[in-house]
Amino acid sequence: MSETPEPSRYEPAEAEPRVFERWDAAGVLTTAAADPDQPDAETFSIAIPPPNVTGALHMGHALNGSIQDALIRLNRMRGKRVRWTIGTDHAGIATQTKVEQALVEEGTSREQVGREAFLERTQSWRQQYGGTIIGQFRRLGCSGDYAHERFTMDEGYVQAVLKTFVALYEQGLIYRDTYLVNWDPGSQSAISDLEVEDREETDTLFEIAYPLKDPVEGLTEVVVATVRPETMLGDVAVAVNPQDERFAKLIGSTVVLPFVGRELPIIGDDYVKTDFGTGCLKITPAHDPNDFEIGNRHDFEPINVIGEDGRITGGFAPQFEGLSTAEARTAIVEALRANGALRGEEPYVHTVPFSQRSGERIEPLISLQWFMKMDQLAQPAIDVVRDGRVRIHPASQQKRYLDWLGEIRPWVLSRQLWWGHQIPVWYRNDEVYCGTEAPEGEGWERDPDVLDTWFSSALWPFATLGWPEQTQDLQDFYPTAVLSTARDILFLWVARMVMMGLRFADDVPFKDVYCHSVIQAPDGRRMSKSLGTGIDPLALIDGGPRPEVFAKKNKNGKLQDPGEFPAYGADAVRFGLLAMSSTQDVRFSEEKIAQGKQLVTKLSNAVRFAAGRLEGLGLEQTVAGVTAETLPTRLEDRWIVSRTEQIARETAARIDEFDFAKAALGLYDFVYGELCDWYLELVKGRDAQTDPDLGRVLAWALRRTLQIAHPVIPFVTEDAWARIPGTDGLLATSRLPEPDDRLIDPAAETGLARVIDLITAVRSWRSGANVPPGPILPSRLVADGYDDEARALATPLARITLTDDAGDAVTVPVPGGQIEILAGEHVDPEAERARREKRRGEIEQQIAGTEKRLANEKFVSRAPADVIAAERAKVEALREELAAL
RNA sequence: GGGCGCGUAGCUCAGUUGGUUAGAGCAUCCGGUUUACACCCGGAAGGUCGUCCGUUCGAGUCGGACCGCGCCCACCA
Repeated sequence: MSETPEPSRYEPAEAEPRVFERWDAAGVLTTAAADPDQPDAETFSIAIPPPNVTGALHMGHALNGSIQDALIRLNRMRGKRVRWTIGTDHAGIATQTKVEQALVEEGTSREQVGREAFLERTQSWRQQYGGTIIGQFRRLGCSGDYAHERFTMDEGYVQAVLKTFVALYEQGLIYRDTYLVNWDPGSQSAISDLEVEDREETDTLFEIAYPLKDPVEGLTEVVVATVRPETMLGDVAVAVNPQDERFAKLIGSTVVLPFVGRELPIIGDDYVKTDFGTGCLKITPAHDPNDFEIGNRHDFEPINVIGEDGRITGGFAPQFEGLSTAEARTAIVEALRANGALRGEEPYVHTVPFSQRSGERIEPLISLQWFMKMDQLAQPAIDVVRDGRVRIHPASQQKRYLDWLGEIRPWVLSRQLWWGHQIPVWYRNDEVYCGTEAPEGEGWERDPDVLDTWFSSALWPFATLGWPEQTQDLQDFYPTAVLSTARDILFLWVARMVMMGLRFADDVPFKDVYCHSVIQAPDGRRMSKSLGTGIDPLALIDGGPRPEVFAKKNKNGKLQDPGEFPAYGADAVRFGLLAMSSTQDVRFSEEKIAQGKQLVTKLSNAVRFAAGRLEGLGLEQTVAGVTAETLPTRLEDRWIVSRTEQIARETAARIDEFDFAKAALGLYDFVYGELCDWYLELVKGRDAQTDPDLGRVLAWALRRTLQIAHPVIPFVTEDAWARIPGTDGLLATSRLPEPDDRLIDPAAETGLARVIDLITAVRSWRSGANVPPGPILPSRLVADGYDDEARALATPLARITLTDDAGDAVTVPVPGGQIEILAGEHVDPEAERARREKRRGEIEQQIAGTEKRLANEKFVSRAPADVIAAERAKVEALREELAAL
């Protein structure tokens, strides 16, 4: 019998999944088919930075998802065909490490299960986490194209990788070479420069004597300084600076390497600092990047003494053979000490390379690897940014990009891993074959290594659209519009996409790169699981434990028990993340999320209010809307039309310019500060049943507001959209009207601003004079610029009634004059004397200050005329107010 | 060592091309309301804009130095 009552409060936990279902059922989450009638319709596409399939999403993904979805939704409502490619990255080392850990916990290992079984295991891991990640994007409300989900190792993608590798090989840009690489003993693989991070370490700087073969001018030895004595077995020379008076004379002489007996020439090289260490540098090309360079300059063959297992090798000193580098260091130092060759040791703080992946100390060593030559690829990537075909925001990141590309070095492509794209090269004795398929014939063996993950990521914008096939998708959606990303992968990923896009897809991969904030924990540290500073976005959306660093403070500034996050809902989380974002790093602020929740509730309530007013009205009222031809006549109606039109433009422009914080906060200000606090309050006295404009203006203003808020808070707006009587269809696919200048009404804006000022002045006076807000006070309005309509609008909210009655009164200044509130039960002019005197003092001070400025000849002669005029007008106004007091 | 950025109310942040009374949200304080909303409404208080020097009629805004903090890049053993 009874209808289900509308829930008294909007509940995101209930509404959001329901709304998402509607989008899904209506096909919003799949790229719309091309309209045959509009074959040239504009398109707008984004390729999501594919998250690693190593775990769940974090705050950065949630922020980036909110950003991209805002852009996608805005452009969808503009009538463009949008494509937001969703997908995940296989993330070579990262994923392999996780799976290996899991195997170890099960008491087995990668080696024990073998390559094939390991890959199967990793595939199922990927299925599981990939699914989780996609589910999280859906929960956040991301309107991506889930039907075309991609993975960097799916079938089509493999073809793209093979094709690009083979092409680059044939063009001579990919080559195999023996070179010094960053060896990560943890993952047992070479890694690129970008995967290395420097950490400060305290080591010991040892000084070691190398005897001269033949004494020179009484010298019998040189003393070298090193923090890595274990590498000395691979020394090929000792270098001194040719300008160094102490040692220049030794250049050309020979020293004998302890333990090994190798004769090492003393060479001169400018690289050696005369004021550091001992001034003598041992040269170990196989295990130090500097020494490698110096060795090359002087034509020395590197001598490998540390193997890929991190143990001493080479057989130069049997007593150390097979020791780990750490053991070897101890043993060598002890042996040197014993035979008196250790001349000094002191603590030494310096930066040391570590693997970002395994956390182990990098072992530089000579290794046979695949490399990619970068300079030819880099130049076009530099050019397109220089000439603006790719715009990087903010501009400071553009400088980083250009600087890095300007000094680019070869890229180590091969990884000694199993999880990834296996290198498409086969060997048979001295023969090498590179191709997309195995060569004909017997005896070929495929290179066991895989490619750096970022090689496949670099193809993402076009490989996800079907390349190397010339698909319709590729034609329609490449280049993509925007790449939104954290700036820490600007080199690792962004620059490489530009290079590969230009090389293989004949165009830039995206027109704009937006580098968003990194969200830090409230204490300024990185958000990270291991530090306990991370938050699962779902814990904010659906409620969950609040980590300790996010505990709120009580009045005394002490931390409270962290407790749980309330279920803020996806809209609130999106709003909050966008509101706190900027072009630089920001601290996470739960208050901003809470602010989003308030906006969501407020909007929902406003729509309930409007729906109540619109109940029972015909379509000519509820859907007629407002156009330039049908502008309403009343002041507050013209005002809200003008303001709504304005905020709609501003918000869209801010999203277009990637100023998401201003877009979000601007919406909040509008909804609270204009729509609800003023417009809805101003129209409460009107009856939509008899008032010809109210219904259509109210419905129009709310629909426009919901539309423009939709990119930021899609769920509540979609839900509310359906609750406005007369609504048809989904908000998500509704069409944004073109901006129309004729809806902007400056006269209405200033006229209503006066009304607001008047009401605010009276309220403020009341509060200060301890007059209760309720009673209606008879008052005289002695001011210019208030017509009958303005007066009628102001009086109910100011809770005054206008009269011409004479009598004692309290004077309150308002724009254009004053309002005189008659003495009465609540109003005692005598009690106002002190307030009046205080105000008089303030005004006099201001007049004095301004007049002093105007008396300053330099000011009057040099300041622009309008500034001076404004000053004069100010004095005038202040004098008027003073006279009225 | 080089580069970039930050320091504004108790907290998190806005502050256009310099224009004279520096804003918002949250928190605080005061006062209300129960047919849109207590996840509410109205009002108030709160800042020597990190420090110093300079440019200017005028500096939160421009320049310099310094202090504090963060990030990125870098091959001093």
